[in-house]
Amino acid sequence: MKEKNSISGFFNISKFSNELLENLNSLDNWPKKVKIMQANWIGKSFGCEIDFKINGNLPVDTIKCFTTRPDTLFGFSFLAVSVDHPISKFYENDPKFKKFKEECSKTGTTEESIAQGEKIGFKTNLMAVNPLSQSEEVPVYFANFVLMDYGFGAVFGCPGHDQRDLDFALKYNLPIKTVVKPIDHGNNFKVENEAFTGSGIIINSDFLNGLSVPDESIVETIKIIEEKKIGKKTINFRLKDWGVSRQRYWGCPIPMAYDKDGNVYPIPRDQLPVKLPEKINLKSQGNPLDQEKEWRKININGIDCLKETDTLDTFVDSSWYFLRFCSPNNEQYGFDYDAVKYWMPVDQYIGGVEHAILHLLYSRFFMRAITYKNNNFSLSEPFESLFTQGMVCHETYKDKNNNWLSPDQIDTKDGKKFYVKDQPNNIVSVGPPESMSKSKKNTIDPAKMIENYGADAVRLFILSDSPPEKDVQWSEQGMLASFKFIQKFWLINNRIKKIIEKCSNEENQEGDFELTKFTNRLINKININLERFNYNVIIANMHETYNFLNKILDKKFNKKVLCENYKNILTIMSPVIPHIINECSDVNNFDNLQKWPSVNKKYLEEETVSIVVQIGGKKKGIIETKKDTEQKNSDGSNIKRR
RNA sequence: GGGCGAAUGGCGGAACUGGUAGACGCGCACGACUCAAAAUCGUGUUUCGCAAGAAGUGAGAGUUCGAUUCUCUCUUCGCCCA
Repeated sequence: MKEKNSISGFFNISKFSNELLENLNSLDNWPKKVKIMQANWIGKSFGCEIDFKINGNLPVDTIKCFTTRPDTLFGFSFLAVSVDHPISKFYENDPKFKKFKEECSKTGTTEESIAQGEKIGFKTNLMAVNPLSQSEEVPVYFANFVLMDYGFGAVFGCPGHDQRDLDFALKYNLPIKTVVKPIDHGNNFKVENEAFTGSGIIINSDFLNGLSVPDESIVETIKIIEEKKIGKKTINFRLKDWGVSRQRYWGCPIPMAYDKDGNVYPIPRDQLPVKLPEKINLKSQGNPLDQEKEWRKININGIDCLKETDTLDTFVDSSWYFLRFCSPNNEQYGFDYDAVKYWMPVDQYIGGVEHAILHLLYSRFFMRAITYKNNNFSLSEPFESLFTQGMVCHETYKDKNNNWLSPDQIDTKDGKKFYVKDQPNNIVSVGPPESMSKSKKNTIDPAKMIENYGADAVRLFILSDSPPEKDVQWSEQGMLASFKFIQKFWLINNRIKKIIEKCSNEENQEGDFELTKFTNRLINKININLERFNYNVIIANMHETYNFLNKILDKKFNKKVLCENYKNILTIMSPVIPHIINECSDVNNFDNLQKWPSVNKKYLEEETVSIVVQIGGKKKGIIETKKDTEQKNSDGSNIKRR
């Protein structure tokens, strides 16, 4: 595939680079991981730009480079520029350069491919002068690892202290000068096959010698460079402007038009919105909108124009949909300021980690862009808290001919070996769990599951096995276990119903204290786990509850105590399995379960304490004693070996 | 190549700021019920050992009275890189 040049639209996100970076600090309830990914993406780097004097037979006086390591300037042994650098125009007609440029385009432009791909160069007849020593001249190369859209599309090469530069120097036999040594090495330290990028001391660098790297050296060198007027301190960002044009039909239209001379006009407010044609030939080559000759025509203030056929990146819409959600019925505007003021920011945003960078960064940018242009709108961060959840995964199956099989196409006798249904000789190979996809046929239809097991059981299972930020593996056995839990709970509810009917009103029955204590502790645990998103632990708490009830129900209870506690138990389980809980509540004639129960802290305290006896850090026994036992009474006589 | 993270039984996973590792579920084993099976219920289930006991949270070191938790080195795996 070749890159095509076309006029395209950009959003000026880089204007907010620093703000988007700095404000990450204020997002206390975002996962650290996501904040680091965004910070890396924005990629702020501190350094300087330097003008290198150029000698040679071309009308080029200087080439400007950006560097974060000016302190290694004495290790300078070549200058590398992008094939798209302005000086490339002098080589346009050189067939060898053309061939080289083609070669470069094969490498790709992702950081990964640049880092891992082979470094190749094209030597020019230009020489660059080392601005600090003034005496040295080094060759200028075009190189595939320099990109035009980072810095100025030119870097100075210091093989001793940058691995990429070293790979390049070794390939083209360029000198390797060591200008930084580790602190615990002598001045004869020499870089050979591995660039030294750690901290240390500057050597072999004339007036820079002895500076400590990186704390002093970079700042000091920049100072000198500024004094000598050969460059200046610069902050560079990796974040580029956001190219929003797409040659597709299904994006949001770009409200621009062109006259016959190619002048651009924004489509006036009273002719908005631009609506896409509803019937369209999707089989046409390229952008289907290009074929819609009639649709394209528009007259702007008496001038015949053609509408833009590129559409916006779909991330544009997803960057502000939550504003629309605040006033979904407003027919005049996209969103209503007062409604936004009331509802925003989003208290808790939940999404896959795959949106960690683009969607979330673009949304943050949108809020700033709107705020920047509107005095009555001020919202910098759209999402107060962020949680990134995992995906539902399933094993994959292939028959002996390597065809993907869906889970209901296979069968087993022993639960270990699988074969194609009704073909016992066609053995199935089982692949690792992967996120569900139609092409691999490892999908489970949720509608079918809900039909089989009920919505409560399906929800219970999805929450039960893994913490929500991790992928959960779909398993039929796990699904069945959740289903059985619902059944068991219904049975125990009916048992409790009968007990309640027969309960006495006498106070202080034998089970009262234990039940009340358990319930209060349960509420406390579930409160904590809800806050921490430990939903799988909440399911475990629910199983514990069942096991507890199953054991304690032989005891006698005061009617009021049993009803109150059981109602509280039902209430805190209702978010996970609302339908069955509602039934349970109804048959017991409990009124609504909407009020979340509070915890009586009195029941959280232990009446006995366990003192672990350790010898050399190893547990040897436990002393259990009443909480307020005096030291002298605790003579170890009640020690319990484990 | 770079950045980030993870590693706990047969499996998924618990363990708040360093203080009884393995909660809960799955699986497995045994038992009850049954002519039998399924379902259900009960008991057990980190490893070695009959037991007493010992070892044990990827490997190796360190800090500590005490480390799954903190520090360093290493191994393996996962995610992300317009």
